[in-house]
Amino acid sequence: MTESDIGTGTGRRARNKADKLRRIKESSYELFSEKGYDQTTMREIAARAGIALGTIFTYASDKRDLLFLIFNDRQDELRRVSFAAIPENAPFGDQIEALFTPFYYHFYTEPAFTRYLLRELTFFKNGIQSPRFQEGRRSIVKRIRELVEEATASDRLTPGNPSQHVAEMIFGLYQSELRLWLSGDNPAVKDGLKRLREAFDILIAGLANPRGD
Amino acid sequence: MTESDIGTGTGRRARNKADKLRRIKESSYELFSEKGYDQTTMREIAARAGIALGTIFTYASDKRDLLFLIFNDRQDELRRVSFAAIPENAPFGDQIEALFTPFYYHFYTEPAFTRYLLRELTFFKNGIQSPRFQEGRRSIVKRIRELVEEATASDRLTPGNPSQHVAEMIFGLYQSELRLWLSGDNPAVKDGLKRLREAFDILIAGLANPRGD
DNA sequence: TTCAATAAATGAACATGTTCAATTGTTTTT
DNA sequence: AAAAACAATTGAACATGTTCATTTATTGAA
Repeated sequence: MTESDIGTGTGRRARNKADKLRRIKESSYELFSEKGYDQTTMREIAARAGIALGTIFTYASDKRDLLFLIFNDRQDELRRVSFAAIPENAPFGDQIEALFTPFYYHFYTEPAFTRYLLRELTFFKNGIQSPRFQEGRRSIVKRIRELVEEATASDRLTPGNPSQHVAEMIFGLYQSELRLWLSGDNPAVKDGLKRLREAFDILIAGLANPRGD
Repeated sequence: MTESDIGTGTGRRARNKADKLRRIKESSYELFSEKGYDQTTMREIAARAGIALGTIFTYASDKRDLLFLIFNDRQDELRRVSFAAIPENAPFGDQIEALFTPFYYHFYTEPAFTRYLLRELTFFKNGIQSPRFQEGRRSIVKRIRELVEEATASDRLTPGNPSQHVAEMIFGLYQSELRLWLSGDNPAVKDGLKRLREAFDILIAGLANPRGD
C-alpha cells in the first residue's frame, strides 16, 4: 500500500481511509505550524485527527514521513506553477530565477516548517513518502537540464558542458542559498531572490579573467 | 562551563572531567561507527564509558551534540592540514580542489558517520558544540574568500565579484557535491573529487557563450 | 583537621516515537 | 444471509532520549 493507493476505489473502506488521510495531513500541518515539528507529539496529532495513536503509522512510516506527506502535495503544485512561469527564449538567468521564485514565495509563508523540511530531507531514503519526494526533485533537476540544453542549442550558453551536472550544480546552489536565506531571522523574499539571482549570474558569467594571463 | 573549559586546571576535579570527556568521545565514536548513530543508545555510550547515563549530559547537551563533540576535534585538524595543502600562486581551481581534498579523504574513512553529520548539521544552532562547529565553517569560508581575493588581485580571476558571496557559493557547491557523493553506495574518493573539480571548473569558466549573441 | 560551599555524578522518573497482538470493521464467497 | 477472508484500527507495552532531585566528591576557609 502506497499513499497513491489511498482514496482509490469507491467502497466504504476506501472512503474512510481517504478521510483519515486528509485529517492526518490537516492536523499534522496545523500542529507543526503552531508549535513546530519537534514540539508536536504523535499523540497530539492523533487526538486532533480523531484517531488512535497507532493508526497514524498506517499512513506514515514515521514522524519524518509526516512532513513529506504534507509537503509532497505542495511540491507537486509548486512544480506545476513553477514550470509554467518559465519564460521561453529568455536569458537563461531569467529562466532559472523564474523557476525557483514560486518556491521562495511558498517557503516564505512557512519558514519554520521549511527549516524542519530542509533538515529532514538530508539522506531521506526510507519512508512511504520518500520515493514521491525524490521523484519530485529529480523532475526539477530534469527540467533545469532541459533548459540548459535548450539554451545551449540556441547559443545562449556555451557548448560542451555536461548538462546533467550543470543542472545539479544549479539545484545545489539553490539549496545552499535557501538554507542561508532561512538561517536569517526575518528573511524577505526579495532579498533571498536577489542573492540567488546574483549567484546564478556569477555562475553564468564565470569567475575566470577573460584577459586570461 | 563550555567544552574548552573541561580539562583546564590541575586539581583532581579537572583531571577527572578531562578523563571522562575523553572516554565519552571514544565510546561515542566507536559505537557510532560500529552500529550507526541512530542505532546507538545513550545507555550504551554511558556503559562503555563507565559512567552513569545522566553524566553524559554534563558534557553534551544532547545526542546530536555528541556527533560534534567528536567532529570538532577532527575539523580543527582537517582545517590545519587542508589550509597547509593549498599551493600558492597556482590556478584558482587547483587551490580550492586542494583545500577540499583532505576533507574527502577523511570522510571516505567514515561515510556512515559523515552522513549523520551532514543530516544533523542543518540548522545546528543549539548545543554546547554548536559555536565551535559554526566557527570552523566560517573559518573555511573565510579562507576561500581570501583565496578569491588573492586570485582577483593577481588577475587570475575577473574583478568585480563579491568575494564573500563567491566563497559561500564555492562552499555550497562543495556541500552539494559531498552529499551527492555520499548518496552513492560505494563512493571512491577519486570519483568524488573529479566531480567536485568539474563543478569548480564550470563555475570558473562560466556558462555564458562568449560569442554573446 | 573540620566544616561549609561548590561542583559533579547518579539513576529513577518522565516524555514521546514506535511496535504489535488483539480487536473491530469491511468485503467476498458460498 | 452466514461464513470466511481480508483490511484497518486500536492502545497497551516497549525503547530510548532527557530531566532533575538527591547523593557523593572536591575544594577552600576557618
